[in-house]
Amino acid sequence: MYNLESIVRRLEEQRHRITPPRLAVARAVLDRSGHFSVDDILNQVPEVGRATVFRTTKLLSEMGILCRVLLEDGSLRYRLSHRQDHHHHLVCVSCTSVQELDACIDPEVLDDLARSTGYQIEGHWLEFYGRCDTCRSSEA
Amino acid sequence: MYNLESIVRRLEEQRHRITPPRLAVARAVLDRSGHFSVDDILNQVPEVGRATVFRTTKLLSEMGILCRVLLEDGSLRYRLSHRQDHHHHLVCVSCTSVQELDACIDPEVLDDLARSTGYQIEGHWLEFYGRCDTCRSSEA
DNA sequence: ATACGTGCAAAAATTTTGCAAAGTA
DNA sequence: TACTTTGCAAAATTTTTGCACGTAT
Repeated sequence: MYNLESIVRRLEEQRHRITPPRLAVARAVLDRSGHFSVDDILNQVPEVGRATVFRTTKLLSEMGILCRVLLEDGSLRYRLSHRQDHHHHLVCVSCTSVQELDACIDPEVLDDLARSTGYQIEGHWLEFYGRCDTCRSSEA
Repeated sequence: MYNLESIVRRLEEQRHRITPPRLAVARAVLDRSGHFSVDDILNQVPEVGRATVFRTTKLLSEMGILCRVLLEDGSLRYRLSHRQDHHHHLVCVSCTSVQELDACIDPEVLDDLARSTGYQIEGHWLEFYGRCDTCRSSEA
């Protein structure tokens, strides 16, 4: 689980400067439990310039602190990531909460796919959509 | 496999008018074997207005003649779809060719996911990326 | 001094909207 | 006549770029 100190540590480790705009963006993303757009952050830190927010979210994303979440309509969001390795998401379509998943495509399925298509498989996108327990209960 | 006549037939069936701009866009998408952006079509049919190309691709997409393809970087493209039901894609990252796949997420995996997360699973995105046989050969 | 990081404003890229004109049932 | 479709231009959205000015090393 990230907190401000651990993000600062990661920035230092990777020789990136600790600056007020970066701290402000870091605080803003830590505030959020689900996914968000750059615009959400822009509104949350109006004291930071537009370009800087874009640059900082991109930086945090490249560092693996943020990851991209694909929504059902095809739009991309960011999310604070608690794991750096390859993983998938289960996104609640009602609130914005996201679960990071261990499950991945079965390697055997990938082999079959390669065999049957002649493609060399190099990657995939996989995201699940649903309704979380809390949202289901509150709608009942 | 679509051709111009079958698209025209579908338009008629659904009470949409057959107009020169729609025919032009239909011809343009039939020309393409892989995925494309609206901008690609815009360039291909400069005689058709910008808004009309957007409206027409959206219409063809809603009719199931085009489907959306998600690229590895998260951008969305269109593609002439040969099947109307739920399916996934295998996209060549080198050329733009796309295979439509029969394979889908194992229902048992969905059940497990629902059980372990408490989510009611309602949908998913799944796209594969790789290098097609032709591109692999030509790069060797 | 040299690198890096920032804000600002402008530019670019992409998609939508309003509307008057033209076409079709 | 009433409804659909179009083109155009303007607007809106979202992201990138250039650059002068600071700030840290």
